[in-house]
Amino acid sequence: MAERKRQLVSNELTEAALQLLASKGFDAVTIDEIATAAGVSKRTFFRYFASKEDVVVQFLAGMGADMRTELAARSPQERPSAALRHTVGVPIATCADHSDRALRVVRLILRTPALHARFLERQAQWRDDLAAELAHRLGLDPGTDLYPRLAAGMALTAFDAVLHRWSGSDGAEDPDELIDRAFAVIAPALDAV
Amino acid sequence: MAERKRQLVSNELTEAALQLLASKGFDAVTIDEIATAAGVSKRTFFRYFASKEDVVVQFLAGMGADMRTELAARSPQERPSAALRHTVGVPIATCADHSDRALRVVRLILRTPALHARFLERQAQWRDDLAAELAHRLGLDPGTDLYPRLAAGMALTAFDAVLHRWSGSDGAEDPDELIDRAFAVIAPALDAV
DNA sequence: CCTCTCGTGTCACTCGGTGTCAAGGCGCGT
DNA sequence: ACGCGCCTTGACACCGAGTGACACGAGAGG
Repeated sequence: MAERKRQLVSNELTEAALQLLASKGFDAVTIDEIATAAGVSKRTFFRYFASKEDVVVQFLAGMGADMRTELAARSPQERPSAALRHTVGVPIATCADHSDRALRVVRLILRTPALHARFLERQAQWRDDLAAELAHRLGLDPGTDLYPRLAAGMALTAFDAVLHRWSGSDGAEDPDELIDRAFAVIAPALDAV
Repeated sequence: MAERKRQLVSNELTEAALQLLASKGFDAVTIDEIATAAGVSKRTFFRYFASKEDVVVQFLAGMGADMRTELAARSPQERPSAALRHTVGVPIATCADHSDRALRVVRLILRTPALHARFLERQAQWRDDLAAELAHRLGLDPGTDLYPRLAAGMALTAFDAVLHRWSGSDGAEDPDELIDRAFAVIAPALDAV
């Protein structure tokens, strides 16, 4: 029940932050404003989030783990392109599910340099995780073989391109079809003998 | 001659910064320290560099333009994989030329989250530039075709993988050979009919 | 009823980054 | 040589992000 209250405060904070940041711009909003809007003190804000960027980007944390478990769960017989396509499909599906909210967040991230940088940092971490999982899956040594890192990077490049197009079209284009088109391009490299 | 003095102060600052940051770590060094070590005031530091990260990352600014002009200069008959391989070769060659200094800087960037984030931001900008140039080169509409962005992203993924391996091996491995191996992997996607 | 714990608010502080202004070097025309 | 702008710099004040220390109050358990 203490856990419930914690979740409640956290939601209150993210809600207030998203509303303020989207309307006034990232730099024009102080943490004091966000905290006050959520009914807590600035100090408490930092007990929930490590930084101003974190309140927007935090939800990405789980996605890395989700992707890795998805990749680990897929059949080893599956070709890399197919396995990675479904891996990347996980966060995209999450976006598509809450398209209204996700669209606002994605646009805010892409338009704000500080947030974009954090986002890219996350992606780099995802790439490391995926590369490790791929190396394990294929029995390759990540220290000598370039393939795992390259394959993970290509998959996330596809993810990024799809995200850009999706947010650029205001969610009009179908994310799933966009991933398919992107993976049609990169698959020859992923599945090369 | 005013220009010369400006360059001199700038060098003094970067030199002091690199030395301090590498030895004490990014967060443990204040801008006051760097400025004092270079014999100027904190305020003057910010007249030369926009942020603490900028001192380290600034030299990347020119590389984006260099790559784009290299790509623009290459023959249109050349296949995308070959053109992009040489494009990515430009910054890598710059690294290899000043390998001692470059190695220290790269390691510092990769080990410091704040610097890494800035680095990734730069790379994202490079990708935009390269994608635009590729679209122009191939007569594609970057608004509808995913290829330019994907191809640029793949090339930079290769760049990144090479950089990691190079710095991880303390500069022992030959960067040019690493690029060749990386491009051997991604070329099938780059040159797909 | 006491007490121990945990979450929170308050305060003080450091540091990154910016605006403002006055002082000083330097070229330039007279 | 003198005075005139121009540009660079340093000094100072200021804001906001982020952290550490501490005191307070609520709730759980004896």
